[in-house]
Amino acid sequence: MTASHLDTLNDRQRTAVVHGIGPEAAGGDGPLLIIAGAGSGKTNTLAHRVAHLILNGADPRRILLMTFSRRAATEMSRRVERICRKILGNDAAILTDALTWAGTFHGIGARILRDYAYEIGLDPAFTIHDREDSADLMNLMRHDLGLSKMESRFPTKGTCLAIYSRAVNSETPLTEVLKTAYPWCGTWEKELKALFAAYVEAKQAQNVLDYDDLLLYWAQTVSDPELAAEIGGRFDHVLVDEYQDTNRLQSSILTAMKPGGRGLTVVGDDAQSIYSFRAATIRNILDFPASFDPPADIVTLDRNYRSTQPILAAANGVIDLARERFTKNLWTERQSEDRPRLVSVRDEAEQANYIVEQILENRERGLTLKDQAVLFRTSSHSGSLEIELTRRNIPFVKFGGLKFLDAAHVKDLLAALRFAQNPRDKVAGFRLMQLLPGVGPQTASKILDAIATDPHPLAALAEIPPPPRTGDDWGRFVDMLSAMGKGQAGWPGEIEIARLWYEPHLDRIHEDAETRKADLVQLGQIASGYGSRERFLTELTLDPPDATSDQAGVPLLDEDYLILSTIHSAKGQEWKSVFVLNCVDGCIPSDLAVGTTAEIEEERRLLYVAMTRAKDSLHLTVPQRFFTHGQNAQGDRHVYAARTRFIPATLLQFFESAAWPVAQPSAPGARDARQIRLDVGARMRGMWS
DNA sequence: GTAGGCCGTCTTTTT
DNA sequence: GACGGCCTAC
Repeated sequence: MTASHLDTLNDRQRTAVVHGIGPEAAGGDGPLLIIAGAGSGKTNTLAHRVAHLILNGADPRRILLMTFSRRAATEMSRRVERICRKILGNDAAILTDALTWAGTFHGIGARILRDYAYEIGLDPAFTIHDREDSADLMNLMRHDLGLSKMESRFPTKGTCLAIYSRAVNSETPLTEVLKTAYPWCGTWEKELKALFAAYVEAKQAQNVLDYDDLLLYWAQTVSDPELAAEIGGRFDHVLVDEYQDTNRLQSSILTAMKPGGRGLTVVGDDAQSIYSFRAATIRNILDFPASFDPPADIVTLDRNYRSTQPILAAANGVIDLARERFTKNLWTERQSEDRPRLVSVRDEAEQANYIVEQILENRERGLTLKDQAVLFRTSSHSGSLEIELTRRNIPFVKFGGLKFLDAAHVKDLLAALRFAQNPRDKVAGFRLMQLLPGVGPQTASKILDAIATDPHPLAALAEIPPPPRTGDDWGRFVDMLSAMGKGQAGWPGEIEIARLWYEPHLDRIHEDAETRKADLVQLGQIASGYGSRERFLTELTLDPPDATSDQAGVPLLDEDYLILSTIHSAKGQEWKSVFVLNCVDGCIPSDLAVGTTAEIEEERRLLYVAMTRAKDSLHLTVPQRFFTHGQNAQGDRHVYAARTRFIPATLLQFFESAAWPVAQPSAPGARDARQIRLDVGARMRGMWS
């Protein structure tokens, strides 16, 4: 007898779902690798497997489910509950609510480290630095060591952090990293080593962890056999999604926790590996089966349920040209007459017009805006489109690129919270103090050094004589911190204290203080959704809100809006109609990523990922020319672009080629303001600006 | 030591 | 088109 929740699955999917579970179990409960092509029902299969585990008596509190993003984890939990509900009815919620260990590697790492902090000599009150904070700390160390004043230029803070991060995540010695990934920094090896040593020491002295530390400390913890047995023993089943985008460090954690591979399931698709810049390596997925004895079982899902046959044919065509392939082509039974369209447009402005028209046309035909998405390689590529959408009153939400949290005023306010939480956090303190008039880098640095060694840094701060020229501002600053330190206001009352303190400074520093204030009110609302300051800061760092603040508030659930997303952020998603912007050389592949064959191959997979997001309709647009940056708004310097090298002439058969706008006789009176070719007035004004 | 202005550099994707 | 570094005036 087959359980009814398995009815909707195909044979392969069912094999993957029941592997090692319950009475039908075949092959024991050894490790399992599921190779799941785009649109092959991967999420569904994984969700069914988790549900099947629970329905067969597995304890949901002892299931560890790791996904690539928080969003994916939430989605997975929801699906598991839906499946269980079909069998158990409303009782299912009790079980699935207990599925608490679902999250990203980093999020799970943070939790485990807080749990085991005392065992590994870590203060559990640690705060977490995001990328920017880490770079800032790296910069402080860079200055301390005098590396910013070298005769020839030393790598920037961002590059230093990237090198450090790659060495950590790929478990590769610095020499090797420099040779393979950063050859132009090779001469600085000695200095970089010293810098990284100082960086690590600073983090420890300040009780902060960066993203990499969440994995690194975890890996170090489970490298101790006793702790590994204890932590690994907390979970009967460990399931990992998007395994092609994990790095060496992450695979080390897995194998340390589950050395024999019992209860371990990983899912992935090497054709969709697009995170090698984060040290992800497809070797993880390729070497997975053989790293266990007996080796892991492999189930391959190659039937695509998402896209029509013509879309899949074109996507297969693109990926067929890849240097190395490990998985087979996908197949589908979804027939259609419509080939994907390859549309030539004059420039980015026309591209925006084309897409908006198509989207509105689609909507007339019954598609909602949410059924449609516009994808692009780089966040900035959607600029013209965003302007056009705003002009035509089409609501949209953008994923990827600049985050709400990157805005200076948001970071200022968060720095206040972080400093109150952890007064040894120098990056937060440094930023915060310099908001006071009369306080610059030197003063801030001295004060932070003075209080750092005190067991009660905030109390020590109150005792320090106010720096000259700070006036009343110093007293208000100290009062704000001590009010938060006492914790009487509770949460989210504390963020109000910080906000009231900050607003006068905001008025003084920024011209557009009013719009920024609105952002801070929104931040307050987000904050009220968390139980405590510590949770808020941790969660916010690990799962920053996606959308930027220029859209008016968070869209209502029933409101319709268009999705704009970087291809990276579109991973795992699907839409009925998909538009891919800027399918030209220089954009895809990005001209910053054509250094090595491996980089180009990854860009090819990126296009493949973008194309396979589409269910029914796919449009690739190819602007003929681009206006170059680095000139004033009136400039007309431009370059001509060529169609992306990933769609050579041999692949054109898979597409319907078109040009837009279709040439038509000019109708008198049909012009509108948008068709102004040359804004003479603006040029005249530009002469004097 | 801080604040403001000027110039050169780098410009991606994310937990 | 922003940001870091450098210079100069307070």
